[in-house]
Amino acid sequence: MTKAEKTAISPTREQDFPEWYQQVIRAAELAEPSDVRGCMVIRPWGFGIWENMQRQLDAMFRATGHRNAYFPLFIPLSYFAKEAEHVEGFAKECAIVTHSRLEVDAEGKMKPSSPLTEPLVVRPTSETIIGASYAKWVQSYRDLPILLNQWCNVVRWEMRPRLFLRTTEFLWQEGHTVHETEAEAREETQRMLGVYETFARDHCAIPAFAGEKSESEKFPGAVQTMTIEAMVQDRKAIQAGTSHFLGQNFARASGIQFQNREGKQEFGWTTSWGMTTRMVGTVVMAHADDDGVVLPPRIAPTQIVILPITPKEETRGQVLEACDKLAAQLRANKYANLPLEVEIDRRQFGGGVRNWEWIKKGVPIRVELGPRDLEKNSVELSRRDQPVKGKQSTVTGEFVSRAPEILGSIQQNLYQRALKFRDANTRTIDNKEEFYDFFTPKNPAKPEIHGGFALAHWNGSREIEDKIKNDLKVTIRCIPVSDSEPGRCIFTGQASKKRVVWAKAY
RNA sequence: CGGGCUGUGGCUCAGCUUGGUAGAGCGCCUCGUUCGGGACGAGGAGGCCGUGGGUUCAAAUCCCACCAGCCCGACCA
Repeated sequence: MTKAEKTAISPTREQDFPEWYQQVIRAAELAEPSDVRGCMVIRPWGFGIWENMQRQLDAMFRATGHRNAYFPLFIPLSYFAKEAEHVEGFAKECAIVTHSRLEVDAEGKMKPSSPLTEPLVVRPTSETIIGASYAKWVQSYRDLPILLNQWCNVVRWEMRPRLFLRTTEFLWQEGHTVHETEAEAREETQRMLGVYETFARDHCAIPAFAGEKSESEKFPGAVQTMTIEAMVQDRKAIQAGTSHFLGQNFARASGIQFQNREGKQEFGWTTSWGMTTRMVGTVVMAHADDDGVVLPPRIAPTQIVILPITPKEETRGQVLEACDKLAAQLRANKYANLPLEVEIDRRQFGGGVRNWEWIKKGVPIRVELGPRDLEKNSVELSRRDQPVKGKQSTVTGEFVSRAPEILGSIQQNLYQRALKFRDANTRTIDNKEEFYDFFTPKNPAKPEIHGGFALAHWNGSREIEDKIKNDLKVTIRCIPVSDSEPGRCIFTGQASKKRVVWAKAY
């Protein structure tokens, strides 16, 4: 660049949010579109974030009694077809394997051959194939509960892919459990919802509304779907994790039956719950600014980057040595019970190019260490949650001992900022006109960032949901778990048990 | 999957109307001066113009088909 730009990312969030999002992902080298339609390449920095999420969530699953296992990628069509509502929900987005060989034809082109007797569906989710195993494993109430999770990829043939938010293939975890009683299964559903809410809040610094999906938004085949809904910076909602109470629907379809304490045959009560790589996109949209990604320290692949400043050849050795020493001291420290993730960037670039790369990547703390600092025994410290030009001279020893505390403060600050943003854009609405006004952009041709979450009463009917979706593209994101007083539906005047969360959504 | 727009070095795009053998800026490489907030100079590499067919002496440019991407709908974690 010949001229310094005002912001590292253009357009800005205000100018064009969807385009800004794409540019941030690219500038930070999180991921890029691949040659395969709808599929993305997750680059090391993006995958590092996912690996941290994975490791931390996995520990939470273990702590709640779950173990990991792995089930096949391919699901026989007949398995998949066992649960009618389930099939209907996924039918339109399945990839199906129909052949087992490639042959070269007369023109030299590759063609599939050897048709399979039974086509295989590439898993869009694994209820049915896991159910088949569970049916074999469960005979007595003594075999229950089964509490398993798998980390894997799934395929849903989506029509409009967006990096991380909606891709044809994505990575996730899916937990699948079987219980002896309805109460236990319902309890499990709530427990895992709680895990997701905690994870989003404490690890990703994202406040979320936890609640129940309406009938029209729930998982195909579920009795009840619970969700956590986060707000991102264009004030839209995004589903960041789900937990389903499946009743006996899938147990009946898969034949998961056991002899209960009374000696009678009974179907198991199952749950399933998942969180996906979409969370990486959610973190970007929730925290990133016009200079790039801003990462919560707990999920940052690198928490502190050390930038050696080596203007003169004669001091370079000394500076690098000091950087190594600093890195070693920092790594001996812990934040959130894990050693600090520290990296030294030794590349010799002119100007601030190197610095800006790390700003765009969102590393929480940048530390410059040069000859002048060496003399003063200090470092220049920059926090990504503060304006990018800010720099603070700190005595090295003090920085080393305070680093975990600073990371904690950044983590907290990001959460508080996100919470404040969400609360500022969440409105309690008690009449239809205000509701319509809230969700109508001033410039329909190129809608500005508008709306947010509306907490409003609703009569519980599908008709109203459909009408609002049709009129405003607004849907019920969830029926919150938290209490609220009864009232009157703002669209019909009919009785309403509690306020529900309305928003435009990803 | 329906409607609209777009495919030209890594990125953003000009050239296409009026066919004549490919350009700019940024990025990249080399050398030098620089380096504590997106540096400067000089030199250099890199494109069968999305794919396939057609028209023509000649196609990035005209015609047809297909593929991909973006936006708007429907669908979704």
